[in-house]
Amino acid sequence: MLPSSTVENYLKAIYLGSSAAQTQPQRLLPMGQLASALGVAPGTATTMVKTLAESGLVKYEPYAGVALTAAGQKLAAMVVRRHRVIELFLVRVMGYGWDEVHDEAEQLEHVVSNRLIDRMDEMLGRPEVDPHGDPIPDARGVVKPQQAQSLLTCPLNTRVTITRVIDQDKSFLRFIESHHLKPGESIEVEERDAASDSVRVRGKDDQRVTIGTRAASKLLVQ
Amino acid sequence: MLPSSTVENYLKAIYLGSSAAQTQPQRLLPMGQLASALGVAPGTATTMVKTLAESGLVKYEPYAGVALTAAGQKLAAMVVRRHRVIELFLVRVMGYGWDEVHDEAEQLEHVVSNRLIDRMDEMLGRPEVDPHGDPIPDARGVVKPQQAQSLLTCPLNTRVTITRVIDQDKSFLRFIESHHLKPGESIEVEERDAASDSVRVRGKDDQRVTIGTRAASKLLVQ
DNA sequence: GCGGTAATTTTGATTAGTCAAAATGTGGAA
DNA sequence: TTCCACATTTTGACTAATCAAAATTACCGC
Repeated sequence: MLPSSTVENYLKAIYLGSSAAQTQPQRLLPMGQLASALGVAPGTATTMVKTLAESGLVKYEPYAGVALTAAGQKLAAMVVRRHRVIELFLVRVMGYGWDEVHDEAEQLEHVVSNRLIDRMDEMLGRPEVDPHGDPIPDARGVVKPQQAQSLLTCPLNTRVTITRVIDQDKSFLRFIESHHLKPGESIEVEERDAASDSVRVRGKDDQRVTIGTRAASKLLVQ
Repeated sequence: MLPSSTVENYLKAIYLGSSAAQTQPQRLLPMGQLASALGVAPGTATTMVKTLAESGLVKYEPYAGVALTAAGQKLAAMVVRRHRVIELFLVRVMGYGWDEVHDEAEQLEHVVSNRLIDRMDEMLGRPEVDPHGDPIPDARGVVKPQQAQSLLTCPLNTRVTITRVIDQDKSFLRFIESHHLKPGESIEVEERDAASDSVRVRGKDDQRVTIGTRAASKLLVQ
C-alpha cells in the first residue's frame, strides 16, 4: 500500500529532525519536536507514530521518542530526494527564485512519479545538491556525506566557499542573496565577537556584512 | 476555502461529462454517469453533490442530475486548464509519450500552483490545445470553440486534418500513433460501411486503415 | 392508469487524520 | 527522596470521504 501524503510528511519530518543536530547517531526524536515540526497537536503525533510503528516504518519508544527503521529511512530519503530534485528543477528550468521553491516542492513531492523525478534528475545532470546546497539522496536513498563547517567553526581570515544554507525562510533567503552569500560564493570570516553575538564576513568585492551568531550557524562552508 | 482534490475531481467530471455529448445546452448530468466517471458508488456521488450545491458550485435537481454554476464552471475550467497544460508540458519539455501523460497530469493538476502553470504556459507559447487536441481553457476559463466534425460526419474522399482524439486509453492512443492518425496528420475517409460497422481511411503514404465506427467517432477532423 | 424495472437517495457504518482537554509519566531541584 | 513542572499519552469527539444495502422515486410499456 502506497503511503499517504501525511505518512510521507511524518517520515520526512523524522528524517530531517533526526539528522538536524545529529550529535549521536541513532538518536530518538522527541514527540514534541515532531509535532511542532509538522504543526499538529502532540497527541496527534503520538497516535500517528504508533500506527507508523505498526507498519514497521519507525521504532517508537514511549516517552522517549521515535526513529526511522531501515524501511522508513528509505521511504523518507525518497521523499527528500523528490523535494530537492523538484526545487532544483524549478530554479534551473522553470526560472523560479531560490526563495520561491519550497512551498511548491512541498506539494509536488507527494504526487510526482518516479519516472518524472528521474527525467528531471537526468535533465539536471544527476545533481548532488539542491539550490540551498542541501544534498540530494540518490535513487537508492544514499546521501553523499558532506563535511560540516559553519561560519562559526571555520578558520578566520581564510578563503572559504559557501556550500549550504540551512533555512527555508523566504526573508532570510532574500537577505542571503542580496548580500551575495549564496552557495558558491567565496568569502572570509574576519571576526567573531561573543559579546555582540555576531560574525563579520568579507564577501564579494570586499564588502563587509555583519550577521548574528544564529544566522551564521546556518551558513555552511568548505 | 480552497477546494480539496476530491471537490476538484467532482467539478471536473461534471464539466467534462456535460460537454461530452452536448446536445442541449445547460443539460443536467445524471448522477449515475457522474458516479461511474469518478469510480465511486452512486450514493457517494449524491452525498457529495449535495454538499457542492450548498457551497454554490453546482445546481442539483434530485432525481434529475447536476450542472455547474458559474462559480463551479470557473473552478472546473481551471482544473482542466491545469491538466492540459501539464500534459503538453510533459510531452514537449519532459519527453513523455502522449500515451503516458494522463495519469501523471491527473495527480499534478491538484497541487501545481497558478504560478507554475503560467510558467509552463508561457514556456509552451500559450498553446490552445493539448497533445490530444483537447482545447486548453485560457487563464479566465474560456475555451475557444472548435467546430466538431468526426470521421463519421466529414465529407468522403476529401483531405482533412486530424485535430483531436477523444480517448485517454493507452492502447487506443498507441494504435492511433502507430497508424499515423495523431492530431496534425492529413487523411481522407474513403468509405463508411454500416453493415461492417467500420470506416476505411487513407492516411500517410496512401496507407489504408479500417477502424470501427466507435473508434472513428473519437477522431475529430477539420 | 398500473406495474415493474432501473436509477436514485437514504441509512448506518467505516477509515484516516485531526483537536482539546484530561490523565499520566519523567526527570531535575531541593 | 520527594515533589513539581513539563512532556507525553489517553480519551472522546469531529470532519471528509467513502461503501453496501435498504428504501424510495421516476418513468415506460401496456
